[in-house]
Amino acid sequence: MKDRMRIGDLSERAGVTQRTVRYYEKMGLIPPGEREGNGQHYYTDETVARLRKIDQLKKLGLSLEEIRDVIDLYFMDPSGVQPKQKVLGILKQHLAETDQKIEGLQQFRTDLLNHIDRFEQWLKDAEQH
Amino acid sequence: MKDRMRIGDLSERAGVTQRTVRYYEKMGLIPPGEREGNGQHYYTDETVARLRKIDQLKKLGLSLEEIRDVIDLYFMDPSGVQPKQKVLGILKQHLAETDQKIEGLQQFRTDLLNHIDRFEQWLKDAEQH
DNA sequence: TCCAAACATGACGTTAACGTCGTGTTTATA
DNA sequence: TATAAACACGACGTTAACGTCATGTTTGGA
Repeated sequence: MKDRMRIGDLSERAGVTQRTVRYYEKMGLIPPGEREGNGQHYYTDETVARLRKIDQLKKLGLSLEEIRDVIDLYFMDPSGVQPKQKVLGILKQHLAETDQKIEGLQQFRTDLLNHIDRFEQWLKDAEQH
Repeated sequence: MKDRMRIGDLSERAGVTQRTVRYYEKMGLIPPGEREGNGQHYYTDETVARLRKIDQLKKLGLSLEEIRDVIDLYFMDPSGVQPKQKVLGILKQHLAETDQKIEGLQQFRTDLLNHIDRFEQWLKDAEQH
């Protein structure tokens, strides 16, 4: 529950490298946090959450550019957003895409099971002399 | 139903570029098909099917290297394979990975639904004056 | 206060999956 | 048979998403 950590702490908690943090910062995926004149950057728990969210989205196959376009939706309360309907639209579109991907994977899974069955069947047949 | 096409025909049917065909050929994803001394490569309908399968697998997030390790499984009958147990192992490992991905996606889906709910709730509350 | 550990920044390197170009050969059609 | 279209092959280019130095500054504990 720290609310003022530096990059080492942050990257360790989020499970990414410092290089990645700096890269995302430059790419606009996480907000910058500099302090006065010393040059060091300070981050909060929300940054950890953002990094984890980014990781999730990456695993879904989104590029960093795509993520940058939607990441903010996950970190603002609805009362602060002006074009709420638009945001809702994007979220629903993401839901549809996710369902598509799940369906594709399940189809793939079925294919895999069929192949496994075929192999096991062959092994069993060959086994009984 | 051609069984002897050249690269132009092949790439058009499979919906990939000629460069991609040559790249996959060099990477061992599709079998080479040269003819005598003329230098030109000839392909069959199966190559079209392979290219389409590769595209499917790519959309699931598999790398070309991962695909190369499994693509043959879709295009040979089990009776022709020597190390059947090994192949079975690979298939089962892919099954496990697929299950992992599906689980991740479903978690993400749940998150999405929660966010959507929050937005819709807010809109409904704001609506009644 | 001193000094090792942590941080900042710039620059060059790396991998995957192709794109693009140049040049030379093969095929197919008028 | 001539010649444009298709093909082969090598080589260099490109983008994303970082990794890996190198070098200089800041922090925090003995």
